[in-house]
Amino acid sequence: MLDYLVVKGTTKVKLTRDFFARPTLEVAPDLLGMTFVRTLPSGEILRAPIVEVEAYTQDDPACHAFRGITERCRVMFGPAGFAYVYFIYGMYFCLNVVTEADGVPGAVLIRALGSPGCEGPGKLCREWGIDRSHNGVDLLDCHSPLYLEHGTKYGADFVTISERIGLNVATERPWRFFVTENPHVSGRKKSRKSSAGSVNVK
DNA sequence: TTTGCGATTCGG
DNA sequence: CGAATCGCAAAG
Repeated sequence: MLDYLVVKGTTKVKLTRDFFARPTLEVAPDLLGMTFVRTLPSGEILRAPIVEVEAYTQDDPACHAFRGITERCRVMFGPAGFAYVYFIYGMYFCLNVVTEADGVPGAVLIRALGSPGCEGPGKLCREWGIDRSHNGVDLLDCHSPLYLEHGTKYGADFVTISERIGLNVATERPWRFFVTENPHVSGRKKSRKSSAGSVNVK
């Protein structure tokens, strides 16, 4: 059950399993503004808001799960709210949040956090020590090394939509969402304003 | 078993 | 624009 409290155009959101077990394209923009919490092995705790994401779905040629379940993308087929971490280009890790109902693959790539050095999916994992060992961790368990905490959702007026970055297929899908004018957003900012309705769930 | 390439980043 | 760098998954 979603738990919303509307305050001045933004929305305070409590994160539950059901929040993530929705269509990926609804979850993706809703994640902007949610707080990402990283507990390091030393015990130090890092926190920052999510400011840029991309959606990947079952019928999407760019999605790792497009051709069915494999060892790598297995967690995408499991319950929502878990971390899908993969290794890419021989040197970077990327962090995703699993979405959709159990059995249906889908994920949201976390591309940037509102914190120095976390601008870009590879950089944020490097900066905050996220790697293969975090694949499959429960992001709703506050004792996990990776945790998603409540935050303040941005309204459509504060969200910009663009095509996804770095793909060679399905490049035309406008499935990248970021906080408009946020200095921590990665890559080029070529985009168009979001149209109200598709971003706000309520 | 082999091979081509990728949801990236950085430097020239 | 190309190099770095290696695991995944499709092809053989």
